[in-house]
Amino acid sequence: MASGKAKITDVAARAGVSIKTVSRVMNREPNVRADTRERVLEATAALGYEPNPAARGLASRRSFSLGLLYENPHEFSYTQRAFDGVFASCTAAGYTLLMLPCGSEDDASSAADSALHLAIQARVDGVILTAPLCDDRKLLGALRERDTPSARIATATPEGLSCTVRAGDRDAACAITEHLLDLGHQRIAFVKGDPRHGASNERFAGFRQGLKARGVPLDATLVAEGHFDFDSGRQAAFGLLNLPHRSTAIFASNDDMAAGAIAAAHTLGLAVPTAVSVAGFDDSPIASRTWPPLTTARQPVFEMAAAVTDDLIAQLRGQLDTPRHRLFDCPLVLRESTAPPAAAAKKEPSKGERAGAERHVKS
Amino acid sequence: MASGKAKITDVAARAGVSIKTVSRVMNREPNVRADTRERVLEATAALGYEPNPAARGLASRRSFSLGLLYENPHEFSYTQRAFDGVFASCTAAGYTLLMLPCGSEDDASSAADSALHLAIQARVDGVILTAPLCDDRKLLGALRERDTPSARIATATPEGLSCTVRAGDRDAACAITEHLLDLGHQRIAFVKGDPRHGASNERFAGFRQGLKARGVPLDATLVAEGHFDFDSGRQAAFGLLNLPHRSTAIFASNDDMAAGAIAAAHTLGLAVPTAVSVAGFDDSPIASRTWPPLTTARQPVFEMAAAVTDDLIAQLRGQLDTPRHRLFDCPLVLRESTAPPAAAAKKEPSKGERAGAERHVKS
DNA sequence: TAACGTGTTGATAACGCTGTCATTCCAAGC
DNA sequence: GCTTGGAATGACAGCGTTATCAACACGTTA
Repeated sequence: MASGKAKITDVAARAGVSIKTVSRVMNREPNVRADTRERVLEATAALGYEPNPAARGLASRRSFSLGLLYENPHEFSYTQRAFDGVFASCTAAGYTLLMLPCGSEDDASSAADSALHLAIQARVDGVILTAPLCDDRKLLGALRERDTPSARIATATPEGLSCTVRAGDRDAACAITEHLLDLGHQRIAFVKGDPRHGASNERFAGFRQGLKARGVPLDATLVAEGHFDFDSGRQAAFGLLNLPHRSTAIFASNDDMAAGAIAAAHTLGLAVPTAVSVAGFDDSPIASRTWPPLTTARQPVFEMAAAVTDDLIAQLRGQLDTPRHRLFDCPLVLRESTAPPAAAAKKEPSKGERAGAERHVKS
Repeated sequence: MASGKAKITDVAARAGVSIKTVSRVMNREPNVRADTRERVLEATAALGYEPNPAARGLASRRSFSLGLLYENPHEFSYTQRAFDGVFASCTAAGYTLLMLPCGSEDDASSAADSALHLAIQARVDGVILTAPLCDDRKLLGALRERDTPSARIATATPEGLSCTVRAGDRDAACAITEHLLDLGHQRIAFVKGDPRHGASNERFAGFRQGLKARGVPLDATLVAEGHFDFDSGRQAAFGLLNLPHRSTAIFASNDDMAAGAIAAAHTLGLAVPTAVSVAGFDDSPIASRTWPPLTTARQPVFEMAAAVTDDLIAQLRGQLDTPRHRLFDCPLVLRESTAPPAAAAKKEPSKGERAGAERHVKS
């Protein structure tokens, strides 16, 4: 219970062993007799011993810490959720986590540079990259050159020597599209995401796939550009909703943009979902905070981040021969922002009825 | 441009000086001739030298890193904003930042314990505490016992030997209250925040102060308990809006709860701000994403966090004799969620709408 | 009995830097 | 010229751990 001033020699003296044996116990190495281990553990507890990470790092040439690289997130809270997952795995494995934000969208090229510099300076054992950094060829090349192991979250290229994890964006986007079609929507607008993110292409591909499966032609005038942020979603929706022959539904490829679309609809006096249905993607916190709450697809960011971090640590420990590439499903979450188009369903449900009839797929 | 394998001896050899001189240059110590410094810098650049933080830490008995302690945030994104500010200051000063999340609300006592353990284990030079940890007497005592310098964000007790920063919660809450009164609202409901946060009391005090300044009596039935999260705000608002003689405005003491109040109003078929005005506090990202966007008070979290981190680093460097206690103003941000009360025609929601609402309230 | 292997333990040299203190340099003052 | 003192520099001993390899204990086999 003493304060953390004890060092390994103190523990060794108290336990009547050499410092090397203490080191063995602290590092869970094999070949230590059970009673010896016991005595050492008793001594560490009694002295409140905590190994000095700097000394460990210097002697072992490892830092026992990982870096989480990310750009200033467009999407509200995505990074926070990813962080939670990464942190959980790090803690469980005895690693510390360094946050390494990189320059924002202003200067994409230097983002990778600054990230790299931070990672090198901190001498992390490995880095975890989020989109869109995870597909930056220059950054990946530099990391490989320095033999810095990496893991990639939400990559467009699930291959190579780093472990990766991604969501089934295409299938889920297809499912959302089919949901809207099933409700009776014939004209569905789509708001694309930041083209630097691999997920953007996938989600758009899923949208097209959904239309195709139902034999509905893609109307290019109903496809708008966005950047995964609220404001671009709002702007895109304004454009779409002001179209002479506008769509009865908008599928924005993430929740933040969908929230922007809802705001745009409100501004134009169009009720959601009565006049226009809106669907998002991710099931981020904002999805349940808009009015009405968003129909979306749940991307299990925490689980994805935790899983890929586990993989990276396993790789660092040499417990993984070949890199692992994981794929997570994104289940549909039906909320109140989608409904049959007004024309098709002559009778509009009242707000009270809708609220009572809330369907929650979400766990 | 060589990869980061060079060590100080290589640099010293190339520059034709001793390793000590290289060390002096790297640490910006005085008493190095300009041309010597120049030669050393040339050598470090040529070799791509990066000092090894583990060796530095071991030799100097410092870690050059700070820990940011926080609980899983009730309020959406507050931590992210605080992190951005802390990180900016750390980077500028050459410190790295360790994130130290602590157990969530489930287990408040162990949160402090786990945080402390992480901080000790990582041997950080200092820690930054966010609310409500920053007022945990046990945690503060333990930190003092271990001589771990700390800085506190949004504390209720701006005193002691650690640097602190807080917002002018009371004044800003008073200003919001006066704004609502000025609009003509006579009956204003208030949703309190998590009582463990010092800001909760302050904001409530500001509310009372505003009423008192205008000679409006406080109606205790219009004060509801909340916990700074969306759902508690929604629940509280349902209760308040179902009151027989309900208020024409709701002042929720943060934005996330205000967003919940807006959702509740929508569910009950009450238009915001026509039927009921809603105000929040913080100007967090969600404040501009609700419909209508929220009238609120802007808490400059980034600036606060950066400032207190600067102070902590100054303290660590011995550049600060006495701890600094800063206070930041929270300017009023007027958006569309507040308006004069609908004079005479106060439309009651229909029975059907209420029925739907009640089902919704459950959960 | 001696030689051998296996499991366990310890002595000691790194690891790459900073702190301490001694030494050298050089301009200013006599 | 000689002294003086502060600025500039270097030699060297740690910092607290891990890695390497030697040593030892003990049961097994030749």
